[in-house]
Amino acid sequence: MPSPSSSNRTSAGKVAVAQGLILECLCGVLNGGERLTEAGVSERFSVSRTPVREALLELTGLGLVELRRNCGAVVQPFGPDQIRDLYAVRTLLEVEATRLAASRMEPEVIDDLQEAFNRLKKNKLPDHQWHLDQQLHSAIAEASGNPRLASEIARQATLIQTVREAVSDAMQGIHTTTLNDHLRILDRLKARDADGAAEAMQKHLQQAADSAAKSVVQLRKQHRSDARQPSTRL
Amino acid sequence: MPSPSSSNRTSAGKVAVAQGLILECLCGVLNGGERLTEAGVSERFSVSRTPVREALLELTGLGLVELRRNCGAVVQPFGPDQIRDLYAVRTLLEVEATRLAASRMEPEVIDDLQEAFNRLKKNKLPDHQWHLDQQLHSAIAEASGNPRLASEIARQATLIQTVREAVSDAMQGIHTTTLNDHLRILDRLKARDADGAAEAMQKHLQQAADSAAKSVVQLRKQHRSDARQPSTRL
DNA sequence: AACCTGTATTTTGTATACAATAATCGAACG
DNA sequence: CGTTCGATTATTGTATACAAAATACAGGTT
Repeated sequence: MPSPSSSNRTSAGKVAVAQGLILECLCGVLNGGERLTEAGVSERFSVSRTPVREALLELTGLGLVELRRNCGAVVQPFGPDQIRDLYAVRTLLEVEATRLAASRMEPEVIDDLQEAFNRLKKNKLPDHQWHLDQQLHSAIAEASGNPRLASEIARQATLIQTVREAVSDAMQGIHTTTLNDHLRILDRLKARDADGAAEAMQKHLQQAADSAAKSVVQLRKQHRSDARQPSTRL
Repeated sequence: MPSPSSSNRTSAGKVAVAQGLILECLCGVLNGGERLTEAGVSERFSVSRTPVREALLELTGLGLVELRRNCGAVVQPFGPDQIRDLYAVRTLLEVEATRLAASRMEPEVIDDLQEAFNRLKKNKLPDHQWHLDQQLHSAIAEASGNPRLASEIARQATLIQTVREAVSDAMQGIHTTTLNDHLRILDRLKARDADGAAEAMQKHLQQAADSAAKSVVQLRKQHRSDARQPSTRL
């Protein structure tokens, strides 16, 4: 059964460079407008230029750097404001997907998710929570009936997930609130209430955006204090 | 004056491979589900594997292929239906951008565009038409105040532009209609009428989607007939 | 003194060689 | 005869070497 779908090995190479650079953008190590040379990145991460190039291409796709032919790559700013912008786009896409999914989503899928969330409500496992969150959003995107819309949502989610992993420590407080959000979305979907589901999704993502933006602020503060005390080691 | 912004040299290398593959996807030479090996593409385009890899990464970012670690790249279907899906996403993004731009766009920018379109109305130059079209959409995206939204719109536009270049012959009929669309959008923007501008943009893109989808159908038909008569040469 | 031009250096783009990983096929065993 | 384990093969991932392009600088000319 060849379905490895999401095999996020953080071993080394292209993906490590990409995640590292994303992290540096988030922490403020790389400020907007700065220019990256392939050789420089290559040396800092102790890999050859080939994976660096591919990582840079990936970051270009994610909108974190802009590379010009034969000129190099300039990093785009990526702080709390940009997180909000990112969530604004994500909200736009996911709200529409939710609206479309309301009339197309299979009842069984809804039931399965509801059951999973209810089961989670009893024995709280914050790790599975995040996984289920992704499953829900992914299922809604698929049920939109527009594969490209789903694909674009997945793209945004990829970036957001990387961000989330980076600030996982700081994002503990929001879990309980999002659980209720998810249940409400599922409830409205089950009722085939497109507007209600869309509104629920909208509010859910608005909260998520706030939380993520604050987390990034905290992450940057934390990183700056780490920089002053090199004893903590990076 | 170092501002080459859009230098679409079709010389050779990465960009040529990418455009070639996009064209093959459009024409139906590469059907969805098919698998591409780097070596195969490399040989067909007479380049090494390095630019092929980068082209494949770019196509991944555009959602035309999906590549799995150590497995190869499977091409996603890209026919008229997918064009419609693509335009649905684009519409979503641009309508929102238009709504946001209605209250933020600089009056001077609007006036300049209006003047340009009116000047175009007299002496019709279908080539400049397309350029102005892009300028308008780009200006609206910028005026949205959300750089990431603008960036995502630009991403969609990139793909659409490539498509448009491929089917440039078949897309002659729509120019006159879009001109009026653009003038109406600008009119509503000047009046700070967010809903009106958004609606105008929506209708405009709906027509564009229809036109593009039909063009792709025509392109595929044309390509099939070319294949039957190899005398025409590819 | 300002500007243009030619050269030198830096940086990206491409090609090739090698290593690692996954798919495939075959043989041995239950 | 079916299944599972292992070797082979093909394909991707990485490293290095080379070529092309662009920028920066210096020198000369107007």
